[in-house]
Amino acid sequence: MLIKDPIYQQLRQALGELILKRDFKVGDKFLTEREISERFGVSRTTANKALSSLVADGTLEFRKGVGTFVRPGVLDYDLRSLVSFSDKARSAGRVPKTELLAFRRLRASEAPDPVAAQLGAGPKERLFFVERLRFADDVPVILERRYILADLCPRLTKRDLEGSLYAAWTEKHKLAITGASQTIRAVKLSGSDAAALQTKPGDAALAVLALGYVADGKPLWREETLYRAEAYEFRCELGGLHPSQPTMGHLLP
Amino acid sequence: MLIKDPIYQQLRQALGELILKRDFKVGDKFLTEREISERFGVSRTTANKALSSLVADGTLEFRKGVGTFVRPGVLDYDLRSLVSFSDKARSAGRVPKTELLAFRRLRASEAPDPVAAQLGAGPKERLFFVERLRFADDVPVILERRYILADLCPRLTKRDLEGSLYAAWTEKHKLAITGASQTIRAVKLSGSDAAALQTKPGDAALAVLALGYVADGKPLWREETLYRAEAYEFRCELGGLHPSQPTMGHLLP
DNA sequence: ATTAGCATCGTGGCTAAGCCACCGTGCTAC
DNA sequence: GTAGCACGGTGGCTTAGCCACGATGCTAAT
Repeated sequence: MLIKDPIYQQLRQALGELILKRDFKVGDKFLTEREISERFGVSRTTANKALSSLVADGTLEFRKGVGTFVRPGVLDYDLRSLVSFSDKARSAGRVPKTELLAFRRLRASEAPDPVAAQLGAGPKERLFFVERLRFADDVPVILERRYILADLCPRLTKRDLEGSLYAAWTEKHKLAITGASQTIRAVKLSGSDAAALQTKPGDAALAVLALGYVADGKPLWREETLYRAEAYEFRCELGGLHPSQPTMGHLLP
Repeated sequence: MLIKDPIYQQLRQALGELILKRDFKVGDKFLTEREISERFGVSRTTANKALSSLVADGTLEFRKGVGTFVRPGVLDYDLRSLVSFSDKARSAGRVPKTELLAFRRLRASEAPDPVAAQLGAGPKERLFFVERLRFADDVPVILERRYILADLCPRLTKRDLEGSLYAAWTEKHKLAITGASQTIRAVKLSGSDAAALQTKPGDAALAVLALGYVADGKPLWREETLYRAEAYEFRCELGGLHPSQPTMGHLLP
């Protein structure tokens, strides 16, 4: 980039990083306009402009006469529900259950082909492999297989994997999960996958390939997930002059 | 809303509507800060704040020393590619073809059950029904069935339907398409659908139920679309401190 | 006639200084 | 104990003004 960004965009970025780095947690009171103006050597107007833009995309929230606060935020919320099946199930009035099918360490070179490349891992890098089956009201709905860079969260335990991976990452390992990408396809279930999901081989299923990222766009995990066709759907909204909702999975009745 | 929005948010909304109403088209020079400040009776600072927020979500673009311009925009671009299969196919290096299987008028009461309700149509309201099969390099990839409120685009012709519906709506009928929602599921193809798509019954396919909206959130169309599993996928990005990309379909090689 | 260079003007970028409405807090007076 | 008030800090918004940038069109040199 030869062209220098305008000051308020640089400022916006700097402030955004303060939040990503968890210097300010969700719910915290953020810097005031007057503080920012002093600390960064800009005018209060510019501070306000940068803050406004963070308010606009839901990262912050203004409360007149009080201050600026860090919001749970689209980011946090959606990533949480991307990862947290249990929350989703409970809010749909279902009882979630997780069965851990496999949990082992391996080297990147031992993983299937595209895994190491997509995770940007050298052949000797350590990975976790986790395979979980997730139930809603005792019906198996999701079969998930996930490779995780072990160096980033060395203290993962079996216990973590029966609960929320998301919590283990954010709370135990202080990882700031900043993004994810999903690719959705339709597939016919193979015999073994169908058996795990208690349906027939050849039945249709949604296959989602997802990559999760921490700060700096560094990958943290890669997962391939199978969703039983009659039990799950993805929804997304486009357009309006408002930021669009990301695609989210929903449990079907 | 008892609580009055701050001025700059009201202003932002007002400006946004100018664009939605197509008072300013894509590529046009927008109002200058000084014009806005005069026309709306606000300060230039506030005008800038409102504009900045529209720049932030990609609706406008600043060019220093020149002015503010209406961008092709996430909105326009994504909705276009939601609707325009041909563009997508061509940019994937494939040759698109469209075969019109059916085109007829009917009353809302004659349509399948959820259609009228989702379109908000009374039983006597006129609808178009359009069924199209879309090819990439002479391979059938998409089977689409669409109900359209006829009152909003009475002059649709068979010719329009062999090309771009999107163009017929926006150019011929001056409709501003402002949003859409998609729901993605996996299904097994029925015999007749499989025949149309030249695959075997029971094969997996992506089924997308979509609703499209014009200004004021009024529905314009409802479509059910089947995508051949090996030929199509949907991708979406979450997170970052930037607005997330909506889910978009992609042709597979 | 063509073109290189320059002056001008309108644009957004940014600052400075200041008033206001709003909110929480803590004190005061009942 | 509590109702009420005064105060200080916050974001909301304005006014006034300078600056850098980019387009435009003129002017002067070729």
